Amino acid sequence: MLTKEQLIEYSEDARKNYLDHISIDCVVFGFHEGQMKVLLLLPHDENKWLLPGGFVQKQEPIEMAANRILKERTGLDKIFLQQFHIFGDPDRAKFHHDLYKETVPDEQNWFAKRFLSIGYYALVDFFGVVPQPDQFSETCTWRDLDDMPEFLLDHELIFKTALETLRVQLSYQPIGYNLMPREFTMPELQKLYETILDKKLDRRNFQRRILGFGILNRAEQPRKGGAHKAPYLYSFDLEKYQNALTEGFKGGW
Amino acid sequence: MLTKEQLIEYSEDARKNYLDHISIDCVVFGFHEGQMKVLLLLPHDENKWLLPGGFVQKQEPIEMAANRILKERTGLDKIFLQQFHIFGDPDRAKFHHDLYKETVPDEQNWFAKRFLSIGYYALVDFFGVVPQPDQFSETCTWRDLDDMPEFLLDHELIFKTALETLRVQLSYQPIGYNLMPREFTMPELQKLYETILDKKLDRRNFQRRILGFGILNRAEQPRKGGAHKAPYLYSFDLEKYQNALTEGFKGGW
DNA sequence: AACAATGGTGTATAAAGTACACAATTGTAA
DNA sequence: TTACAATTGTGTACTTTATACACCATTGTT
Repeated sequence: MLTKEQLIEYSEDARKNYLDHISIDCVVFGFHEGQMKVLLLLPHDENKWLLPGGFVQKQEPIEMAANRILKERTGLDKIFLQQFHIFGDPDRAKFHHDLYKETVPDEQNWFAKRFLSIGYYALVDFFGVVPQPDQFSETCTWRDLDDMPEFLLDHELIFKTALETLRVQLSYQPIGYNLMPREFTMPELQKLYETILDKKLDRRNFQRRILGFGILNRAEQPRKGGAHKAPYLYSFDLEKYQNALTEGFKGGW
Repeated sequence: MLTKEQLIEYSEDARKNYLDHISIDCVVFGFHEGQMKVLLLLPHDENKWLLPGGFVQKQEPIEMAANRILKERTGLDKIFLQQFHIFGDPDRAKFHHDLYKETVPDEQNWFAKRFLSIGYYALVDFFGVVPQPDQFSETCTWRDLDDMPEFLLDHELIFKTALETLRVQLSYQPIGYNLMPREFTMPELQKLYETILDKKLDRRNFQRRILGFGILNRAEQPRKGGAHKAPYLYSFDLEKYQNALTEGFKGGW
């Protein structure tokens, strides 16, 4: 919890630098050990969580603001970002409004007002991320998609909307370049799809379909060393991948 | 063009009532005589056009704001509205900023600042609309989709993004209930799809596919009176239609 | 050497999408 | 009244895509 003085100082700065009434919240997806992960923050003295977020500087494009915010939380630059919704319920920030109302008058509390939050989701390389809490938070860490904690504010709604959007996007655009390591096996990629869609896919049909998109290159040598039969390694053909992003696929899983 | 006094008065009111930095712009689609139409405003003393838009009241949910704005321009209530993007380029409002800068100082001009605009698109019954210009506009009128005029600000981008979104939506959701009259013929509905997608569809395959969705009821009696063979009349089965909206279709056209 | 676990590949069937042709109705022009 | 053009209704063959399913190959373990 911030002291009264810290909050007032932050509020003064914010008023100078940021657009009023606008915030950004990001749902950052990563993939590791066959598990979909989401980057979350645990505020000081709280047991409910928040999505990484921030505000838009007065002369900053919103996409750039989202990038800046995520760079602060992850260390990553040039993140794959997708704006997906704006959340504008007047009561959505009730938590922040109530939190300090005894100690700091509303006029001096940047958080004690209505914010519209622009939702972005991001797909990032799990290993590239160095989670970094902000000044309001105790920890910043990955949480498993199938073991999400309770959220503050309306961040559960934002998270769920992002996941739905990602699922829809999966049906008409390729996904994976930002989430998989450079080289990966077909079963590993399939696991990603199964995790996002939360259902089993047929191994053989999955392979045929994915390869049919023509966005993968197969390495000469299979992966060695593991137990069992050595699987082939694949990597994304970036040019064709980008093209498929623009053109879009057809059909759904 | 407003007088200096009018602008200053409007600005004072706006500052009191509306959220800073937030605007809403709407792309209103209608369908009439086989033509897709978009509702546009021509500002006073201008030859370029604007989308109907407005601002969000301090304690108003944004969806309600969009409804209120469209009710003022169309007379319609309970419009089918879909939020599709937020436009946040810092320079997007340069036109409004420059327009009055000689006569009214920026601090007193509500428009002379940065706005983020929330884009909504609407599908409405052409005959239900009574276009009503706002105080800044000379006229409010339908324009043909294939004969769009030049736009002010970034409204061409907003319009084009809306159209793209509508096309994508067409592939996985039913469209038409809000745009067609209660009863219509299959060729009429096909024309709507062809207009939105801007391509010809096969008459027989279209019919099979649409009927396959199971969201249409066929009337007992064909339409009489016209030249040529009397076509059957169809209407949407509202329950199944709503269901399809929630569930979504598969595949693309 | 047999086995369990994993990965690669092919084939048969069902469903969906596409291309295409002919018959029926109605007003109009000869 | 009759031939014709325009429009609508319907069916069928073919192609592509999706789905279900089985067998073999490789590798470490027992």
